[in-house]
Amino acid sequence: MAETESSTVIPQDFDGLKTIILERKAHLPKRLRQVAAYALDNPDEIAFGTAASIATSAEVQPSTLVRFAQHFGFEGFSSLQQIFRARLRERTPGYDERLRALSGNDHSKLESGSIFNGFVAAAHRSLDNIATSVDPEAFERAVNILAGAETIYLVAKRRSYPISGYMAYAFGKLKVKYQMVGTAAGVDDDILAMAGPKDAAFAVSFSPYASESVNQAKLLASRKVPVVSLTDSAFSPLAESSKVWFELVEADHAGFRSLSASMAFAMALTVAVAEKRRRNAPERE
Amino acid sequence: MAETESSTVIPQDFDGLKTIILERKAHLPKRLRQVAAYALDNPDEIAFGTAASIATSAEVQPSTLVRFAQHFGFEGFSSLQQIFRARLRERTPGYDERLRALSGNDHSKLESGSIFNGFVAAAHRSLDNIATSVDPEAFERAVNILAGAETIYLVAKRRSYPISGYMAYAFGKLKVKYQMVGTAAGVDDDILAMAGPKDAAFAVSFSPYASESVNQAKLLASRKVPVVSLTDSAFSPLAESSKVWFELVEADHAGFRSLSASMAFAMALTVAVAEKRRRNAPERE
DNA sequence: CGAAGAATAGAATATCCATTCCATAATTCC
DNA sequence: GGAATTATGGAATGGATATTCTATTCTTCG
Repeated sequence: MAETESSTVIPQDFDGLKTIILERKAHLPKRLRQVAAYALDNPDEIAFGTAASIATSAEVQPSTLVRFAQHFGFEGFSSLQQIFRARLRERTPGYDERLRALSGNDHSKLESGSIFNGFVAAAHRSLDNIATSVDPEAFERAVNILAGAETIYLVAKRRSYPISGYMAYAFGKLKVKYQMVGTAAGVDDDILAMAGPKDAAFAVSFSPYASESVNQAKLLASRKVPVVSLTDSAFSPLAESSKVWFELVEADHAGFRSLSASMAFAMALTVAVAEKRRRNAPERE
Repeated sequence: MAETESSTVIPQDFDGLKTIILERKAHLPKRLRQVAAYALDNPDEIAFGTAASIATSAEVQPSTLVRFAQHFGFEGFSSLQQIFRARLRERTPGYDERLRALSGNDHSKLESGSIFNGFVAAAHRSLDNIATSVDPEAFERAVNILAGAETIYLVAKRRSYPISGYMAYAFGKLKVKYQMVGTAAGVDDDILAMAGPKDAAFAVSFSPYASESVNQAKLLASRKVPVVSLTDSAFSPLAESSKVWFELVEADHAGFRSLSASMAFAMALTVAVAEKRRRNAPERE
């Protein structure tokens, strides 16, 4: 019986697969090497072709394709093919192309066009930033804190409000218990009074910081509620009340800061929390 | 005998197909229109799925897909599918760098990392789309309509709510008179009753369309209030009530659609409207 | 209102597909 | 050099696929 899985894991994306193929290529049997070469040279063919058509074109037997896939830990050829298809789905164009698309469109010719282009470009810049400015381990810690919470309190005002607004919508869909803070004036303190160490909070505030949000975060921290926060400066008053905090500087156009990076961050956090809960929770049925 | 080929030619590429579908959209039978909408909104699904899986997801019978394909002159579903696959094949190369940049960061090593990367990538993709999918002249027209309005009514529910939420914040800062619709239940109709031809409305709704938003847009249109709308399909029920409408398909990760493009669009629209007003208004001091 | 026609749903079918299996060939290792 | 192991080719198979066909429902138009 051949050990297909042995020590290594099954690659989940194209890059991972490519790496492993290149690693093992040297000591691969003849026909399998042939397939390896063909696959890396003609990824599109693998994505769309059938086992029979690919086999013909790569001058091997269909069964060789199956064996190839199994050699790398996949169940069969079909599951290997998924990787190649996902690659096409998620393919992103390069940066210069992106810029060309922007300046090449007709927008620049019209009055409002430069405003439009400006905001799209700002959003792109923000997103480019986010990958380097968010520490993966901090993200992981934040996910753990929120996933372990009974109720998640969402603190945000003004410009940050749409972000927690989205999270509220998504948490609702995902059946995660949450509570918005800052909707109607006055009742906030009553809501916060119910928060305890078993819960957690997520606060968003960018400069100029809404003093209400800062105070509410402080209050929560003093009541031993772990706070995760998203802000735009290391000196943010939110930081001191937070167990984990993220600094996220949005690019701006004409003085209006983008929200794209914060939104992407919020979505990722929301889904990651729900995903973690799903995994931790025992099956119910 | 059905004349499938009749006068028109069979589309050879995706753009041609899209054009023809949009042309005939109006006088297409119910189920076929349903397929048309699904196909243009989820081209990747058509490219990769099987007739059965697509049929399920579009909520039609597999045979409907075949009829749809034949209706546009193709031999069967499979040959139609080729068009959708070619679209992916011919997408400009240069894919490598961006993907490597993302998967090369430390995020990919951690559990939640791929979620994070996924959302950033989806946001990027969305923004890439926006440049080509928004018609500059339509944008200009939309700006004119909204800039000329006395009060701007913002209609949005659920997932779209954060977008109008941001616009409300920004309009407030920019001293543009606006009115949110859809906050508390019940009072909406009273608010809408005040809208007249001198005003304008901006409605946002993505599928599955909130019927409330659709009805409110209809109501506004019937009261001669010009409506500008943002939606994700050429078949959106919002389109018919709108003077100007924009189709904006957001990329998604793990089924959660990005909001980046819509946000960038909303910001651009908001600022462009304010800018136009500033120019038109006579100096006050 | 009622008939003629088109559109649809759903089962039936013939085709094609990935996979498995096994006999044979090629390597490897002693 | 010969036995043990691994790789390969090619046919067999069972499952899934796109497509066709027909009874039924929905439209259209007189």
